[in-house]
Amino acid sequence: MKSSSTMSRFMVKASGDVLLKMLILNLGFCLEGLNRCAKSCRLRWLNYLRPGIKRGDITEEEEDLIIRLHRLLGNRWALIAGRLPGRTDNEIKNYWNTTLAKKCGSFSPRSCVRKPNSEQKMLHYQNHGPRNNSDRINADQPSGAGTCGIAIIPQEEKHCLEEKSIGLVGNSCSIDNQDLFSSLLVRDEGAEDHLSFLMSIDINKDFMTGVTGSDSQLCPSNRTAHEDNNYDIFGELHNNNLTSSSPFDVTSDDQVVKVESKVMCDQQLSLHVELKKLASFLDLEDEWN
DNA sequence: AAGGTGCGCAACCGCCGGAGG
DNA sequence: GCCTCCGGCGGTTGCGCACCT
Repeated sequence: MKSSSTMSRFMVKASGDVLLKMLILNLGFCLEGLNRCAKSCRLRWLNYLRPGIKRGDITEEEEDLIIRLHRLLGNRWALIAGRLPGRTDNEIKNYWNTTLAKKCGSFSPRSCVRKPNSEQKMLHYQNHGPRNNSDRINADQPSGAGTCGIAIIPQEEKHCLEEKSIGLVGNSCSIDNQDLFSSLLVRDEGAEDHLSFLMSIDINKDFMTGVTGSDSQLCPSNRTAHEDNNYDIFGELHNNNLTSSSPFDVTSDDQVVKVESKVMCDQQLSLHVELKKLASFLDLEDEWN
């Protein structure tokens, strides 16, 4: 509101219906009387006036979802907002910065001494570098985790996610199923919900591996449009195959045969349970879509 | 009551990518 | 291929309110 007069502030706070009519009539034309450009009006509409927007009172469920999605996606607020009907990216972003960042122990902008504009920007650039193609991610496309400071996703995982999600052909991570077992067995046993489990694993390593003879299935460039519908934001295949079976179903039988001891069988059973949890999560993603 | 402080939230800023000429 | 315009996005700002002293 640096440049806005009291009058313009009042006018913009006028009823949504009035502004909506004005917007329709003007078709994005600059609203002279408001001292607002079309872009500002659009923003006002999207974040505040649009019908169906829920205001305030973020429920515990929503909060939980935000936290989980943030762990998955980083600061990709638009994408997170897309999973929360009636919530705007701005609202979620604000809610995170003011409330959840504290709860989750993440960086909070207000916890820092504010610097003058230029100084702050320099600091931001020092920390995150200039924006470029790699960190500017279109939410419409499958892409990697956010790259700003708040993202909790481990660097390695983030790297893998980015590589995979931006459509690189091939799989740069290659471990066999033994590694898959290992990585799952060393996970935090205290993790109670499947999302925690989901966070604790390296998606790329754990699910892009052991897929013998089906690499093309995981290669986005070879997908058809129809096939794309079965891929989530990570480019992960999550159609009925996953809900009905564990990833071991897509591994070769030879590798399954390697699991000889009872201990390993138990581990596999445990893994199966966890993967079912994951599958249920991915089913949820389908519902969102 | 008055001043100070912290915080929530709407708005602004600047960048990027896509569309169209 | 280049340019311009515009929508979309994430980061940041600052007003205004509530609370505290």
